[in-house]
Amino acid sequence: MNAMNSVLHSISLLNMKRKQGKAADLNALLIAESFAPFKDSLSSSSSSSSMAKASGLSIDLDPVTFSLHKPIVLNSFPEDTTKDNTNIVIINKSDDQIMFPTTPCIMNHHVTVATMSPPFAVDHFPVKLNRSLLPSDDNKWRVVAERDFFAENNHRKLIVDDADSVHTSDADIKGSTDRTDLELNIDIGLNLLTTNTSRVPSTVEYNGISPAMEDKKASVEVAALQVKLERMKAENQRLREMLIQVTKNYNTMKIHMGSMMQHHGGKAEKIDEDRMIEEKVEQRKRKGRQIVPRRFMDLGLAAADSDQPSSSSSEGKSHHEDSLDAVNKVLRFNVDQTEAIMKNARVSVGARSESPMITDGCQWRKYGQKMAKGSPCPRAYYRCTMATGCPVRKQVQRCAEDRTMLITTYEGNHNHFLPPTAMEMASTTSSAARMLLSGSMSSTDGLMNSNTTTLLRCSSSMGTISASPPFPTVTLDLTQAPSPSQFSGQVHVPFPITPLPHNLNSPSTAAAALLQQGKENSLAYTVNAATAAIATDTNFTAALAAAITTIIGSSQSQPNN
DNA sequence: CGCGTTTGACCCGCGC
DNA sequence: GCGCGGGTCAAACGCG
Repeated sequence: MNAMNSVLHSISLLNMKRKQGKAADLNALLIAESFAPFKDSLSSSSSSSSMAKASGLSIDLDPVTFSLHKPIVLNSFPEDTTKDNTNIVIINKSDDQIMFPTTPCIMNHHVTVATMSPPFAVDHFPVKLNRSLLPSDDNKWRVVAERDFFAENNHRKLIVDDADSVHTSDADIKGSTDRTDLELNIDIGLNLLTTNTSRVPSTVEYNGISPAMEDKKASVEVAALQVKLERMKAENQRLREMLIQVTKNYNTMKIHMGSMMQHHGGKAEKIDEDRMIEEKVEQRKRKGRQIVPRRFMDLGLAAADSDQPSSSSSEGKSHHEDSLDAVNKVLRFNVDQTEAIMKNARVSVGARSESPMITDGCQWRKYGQKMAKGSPCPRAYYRCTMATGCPVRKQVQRCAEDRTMLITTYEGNHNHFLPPTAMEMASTTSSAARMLLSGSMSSTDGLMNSNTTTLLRCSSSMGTISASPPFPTVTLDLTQAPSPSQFSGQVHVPFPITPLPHNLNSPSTAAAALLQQGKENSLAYTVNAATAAIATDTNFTAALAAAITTIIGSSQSQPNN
């Protein structure tokens, strides 16, 4: 009966939302989809669909596309986008554009939503674009990203959103029920919106409000308040974690800065140090590359693993000074290495395309072509001609195993301003590089204690290319980096999810182009949206988090590593 | 005629 | 030192 009431109220709510324009449509979509489990029991099951259509949406009550087990609970704050960055990501299948409505999405169990701020902001949990769930034979608006808000700890398990009416603090949270209790106490099927302008007859209106109903209403309000408290608690927790991270970064930077001030005073000194580092690198190479990969190594481990015996540097110094020296040495080494790596990092972009070259916004001149060993497909060499002396080159080769896969490998940094379209590509690839590097920095024992075995799924030059990924990826190939280690890595970075350009003849971002080229392949949309967002985000911390996720996933798939 | 592409020669690093 | 393979150069070529 609760479920039935909820449906009826949802219908009335839908009527209300219908008059609120497009923003409300998105909620209406969710409402309408929530009807599906009950449509068999509803005498007017088609009414919900027709109503939705009347509001500008075509809604197919396909039970496959969602897994809503309880009646959805909605709020009525469609215009307020500031409370929560949760937004619905939908695809209009007629033109495959991914949209980022700004309407907050009020979610319940397993409602399909994505939580991405427009256009590419990083949220704090992974979102999986699950286009595979979509029926392929219709042409309707669909919610394509799914997240189970009840599957994670401490993150937005909230349903009711009317935080404006509640002012509380952490102190208020004390004594409130814990999360589990809270979830159990909330009756999702209750009519939380009975105060709204529902004109649909309900059992309440027929029978009048009984004391029992008043109690129920009160308990609902209590539950709502508790939910709000819980939400604020989660937000506090999140902010606390951010603060910790920022503090950590600040301390690291402080040490780094001190190291720079101390050791990078003069240019000549810098050159000498570079030479020393290069010699060190060569020495390690000559040792047969048996040194454990230590790029961005953990400070403690690094100090312990210093090539030079501690006695040689610590004579006459206190233990503290010695430690500082070691730390500074390691940091300096890492910084130089990082610069060298970033200069030498090569980024491979794979895309399915019939055209001989992907459009990435830059101008290229072909200067050579060779048959690569082991591949029937020739490799073409291009040079950036947007500015004289631009060192950026790229290689284009078709994948031997999948001729539709076009692999483009970029190398070098542009010495000129890039058009906005090319800029996005550049930021994507550089973000990818940072992701990998930061991942190696942040990962600890799993990476640091491994031996010469490569730590991630490695790419050896073009070897990765033949892997023929099913969707556009960015592959970092750091094997060219002058590193003492064998470290190399691969990070799959789906491109920024942007509305695709309508004019395909105009220069477009590689991301958009690749997505466009990947249109035929629905898998192109089954990218990890969180990673995609991070790929376009300059926030180092966020990128770091994603890299860790990537590496953890990779490590788990390779237990030996 | 200018510009971009093609293609064989050349250079360089690496392994044996 | 030699061979191999990747990368680059530059003259020849083709197209608009």
